[in-house]
Amino acid sequence: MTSRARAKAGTKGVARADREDQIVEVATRAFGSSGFAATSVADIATQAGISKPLIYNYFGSKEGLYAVCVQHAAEALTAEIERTAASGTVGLARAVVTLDGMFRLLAPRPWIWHLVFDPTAPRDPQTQEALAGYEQRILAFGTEGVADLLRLAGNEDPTDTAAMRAVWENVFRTLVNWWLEHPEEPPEAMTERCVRLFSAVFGEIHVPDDLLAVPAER
Amino acid sequence: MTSRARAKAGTKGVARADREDQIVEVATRAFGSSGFAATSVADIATQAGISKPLIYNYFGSKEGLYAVCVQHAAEALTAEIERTAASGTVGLARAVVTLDGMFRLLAPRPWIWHLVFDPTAPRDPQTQEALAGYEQRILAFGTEGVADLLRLAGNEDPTDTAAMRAVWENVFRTLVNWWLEHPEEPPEAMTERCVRLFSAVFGEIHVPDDLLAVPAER
DNA sequence: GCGTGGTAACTTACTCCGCAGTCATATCAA
DNA sequence: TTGATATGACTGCGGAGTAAGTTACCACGC
Repeated sequence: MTSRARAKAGTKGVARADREDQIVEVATRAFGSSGFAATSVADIATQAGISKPLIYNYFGSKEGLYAVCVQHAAEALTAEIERTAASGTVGLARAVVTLDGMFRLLAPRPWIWHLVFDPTAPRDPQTQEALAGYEQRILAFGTEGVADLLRLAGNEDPTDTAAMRAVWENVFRTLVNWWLEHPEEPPEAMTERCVRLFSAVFGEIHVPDDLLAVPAER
Repeated sequence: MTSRARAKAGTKGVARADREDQIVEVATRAFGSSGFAATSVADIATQAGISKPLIYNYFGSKEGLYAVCVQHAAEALTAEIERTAASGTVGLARAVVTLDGMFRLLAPRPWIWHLVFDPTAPRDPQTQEALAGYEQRILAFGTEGVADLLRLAGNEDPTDTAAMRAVWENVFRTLVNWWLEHPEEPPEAMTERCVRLFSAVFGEIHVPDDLLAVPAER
């Protein structure tokens, strides 16, 4: 399977790196589905078929484990945003392309989304650091478009721009959340829905088909 | 002060009804500021200057107390929505009037907002029931406008409408949340900001001044 | 006026439980 | 023997909930 061909000699069971991967996978699912606060380390151990102390051996604390999970998840999301950003589209078309990428990325493991936005997550520096890259990236991503929109309307107020950015970010999140709550909807259908909704508000938009079907890496 | 003039004879301290009001007020603030999960009954008791068992005598459980708090908060919000709904405006003007009413209502006690939308709230039927009225009301309030907007764009798809409604609801919530995170902003200024933001997206809108200055009851 | 019983208001000092975190120990490959 | 993987059985703590008692006030009979 994924075993790292005897990474370290002298072992009984599974090599540490493999075990860590397995624990992170199980924990990510648990944290993402139930939230940090409502998930116990014992639960995760049971679901992974191992014992609690092993988790503490490898990750130090519940927060440490969570930080690693968030790190992985945030990296996946950030990579996806970078990827679609490279397509060179701007404005609403870019938003649609980004959403489309998100839907495809999240389809096989939807829980990582709620992991990153868990309101019960600890506020220790470890976790914050793991999130920093993603936050910064998604922030920059939205800011330009919003500023353009307001400038077009003759509004250059920086506070207005900040508020509008918050609104836009939550529109993005709401569309993803709505989709996650409707598991029967395939990613492509949701992307088309987003195009229709944006069109209703902002007028007809066009997104080149070839930007949407790009298979997500990994 | 507010004492109910010896409601029941043969008592020592504060009359039950008064004490209940006091506890609910303290608890609402605590739950709203820190969230349900992070607030302990002992904390509330200490802040209210009483002992824990008294709370259990009067409210039965932590959930019971929370349900009463939510009930009160949801009633206040619902009443405010009903009030502005009665102004007879439609579309974006109505949205602005409703937001304006919210800002004024929340200014003196901003914590009740997060109480109603607490993600760590228990999911027992008691609490759900307390929220039902508000949910239904705010739902109905948004649906019409959203459906109108989509119909204008030639879109009658009911699922599109549902998704758009979710988006709109979150725009509303985001504007309130953004304002709550900027306590220096007076309600009137935030209302004007909302008008500017809506105008930038949907074109110029006009809201009659006399609908905004209406003092909130109570 | 003055016991005396009834009852509401209120508290101290617990129990119980779940969960984060730890220690001592077992097993096995090199 | 060493060192890595792994665990059973613990401790400690914080918070929900409770049992049992105490205090003050009132209504009543005398």
